[in-house]
Amino acid sequence: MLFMSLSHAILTALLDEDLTGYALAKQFDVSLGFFWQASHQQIYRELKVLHQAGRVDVREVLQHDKPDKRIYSLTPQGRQMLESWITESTRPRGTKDELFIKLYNVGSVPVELIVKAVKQRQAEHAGKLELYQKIEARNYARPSSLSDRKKGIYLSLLAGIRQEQTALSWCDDALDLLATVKS
Amino acid sequence: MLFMSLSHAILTALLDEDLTGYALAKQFDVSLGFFWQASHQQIYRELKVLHQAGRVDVREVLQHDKPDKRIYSLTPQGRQMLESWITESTRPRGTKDELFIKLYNVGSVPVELIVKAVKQRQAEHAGKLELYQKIEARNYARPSSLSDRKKGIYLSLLAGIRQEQTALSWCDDALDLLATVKS
DNA sequence: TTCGTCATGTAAGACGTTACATGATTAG
DNA sequence: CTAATCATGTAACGTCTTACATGACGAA
Repeated sequence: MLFMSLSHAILTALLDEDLTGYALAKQFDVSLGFFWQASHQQIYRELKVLHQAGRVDVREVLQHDKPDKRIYSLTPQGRQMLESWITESTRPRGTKDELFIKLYNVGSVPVELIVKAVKQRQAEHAGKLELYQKIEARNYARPSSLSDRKKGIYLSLLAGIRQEQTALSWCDDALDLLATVKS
Repeated sequence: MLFMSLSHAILTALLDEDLTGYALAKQFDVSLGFFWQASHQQIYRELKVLHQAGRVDVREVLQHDKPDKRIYSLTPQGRQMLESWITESTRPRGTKDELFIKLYNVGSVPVELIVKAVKQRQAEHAGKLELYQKIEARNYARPSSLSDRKKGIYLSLLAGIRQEQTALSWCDDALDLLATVKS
């Protein structure tokens, strides 16, 4: 039984509050999920395994109006597992980005197609940047006066913001250079 | 049978020259592989499928001193497939980065562990940046006078360089802020 | 009445990683 | 003698994605 990043992401999300699989999936769509996405199927499966391994506890809550819930919480072993995972070195996981494959096709396919792909990407980056900056303004206006816990989360957000800004300015330059391509 | 990014990365690599599976795997370790890694096993499997689907041709070359080769080349259908893939919109594939999960643990585990992880990352980014800049200096000194084909490749490299620079400066800021964390 | 939210799951298939396996040649 | 390079693959396992499935409530 091998625990990979997803397990640790789940345990991390449980540091703050006890959550159902469903609520975890929601969390992954926003906060933590900006940097590690997971579908509800993955999460349910992983929770089952983590439970069998004693890394999380469950308490079942029966509801009459809605489906019953299974609320998960960290066990001491779960905490321990997180800490030792953090100690392990993170091996670099390479970038995988289709856009760059497309760029390698400049000169072999009509440039407009590639320009279109870059523009699409530009719009995505702009959207994400806007979202991140909204969150920053709302919750992280004064970084130095944040709680320790929030400082870590803020740093992730900051990385996201910088990445999007860099990507956006790259898009501008890319479109400029692609404009000089004939085909 | 579904063709995903890897197939298209392979076809793209075959635009320039006909290659063996082995040579493709080597290519993926450098150039294109900065943005899309693949192991030789994946490549061999994918080549088999692409061949069955008529997207690549093979010619077998018997060698006496070394093992025999199977040299793959693009077919017109392969080219067609590439072009229509480029036309399709690229759906955003989310970032997945363990480091950010680790950052979410600030406040719950000793900071030193996280500082260590950031420093490790810093070193990796520095290494990649150096490599990319070496390649830039050697092959892409004057971007505007490049061939169309090379302009696309250069833009990928440029994106890599900018990403690494951004990441490096983020590491500096992260280490500064983490220094203000008590636990 | 149709769509979205809450809440859980199964199953199939695609994709990725690690290990194993072969076998000759060349460089240290 | 050992390791690396050339060159191909299989097998086992792990992870991720997509589709399917159920069922009640509330809002438009």
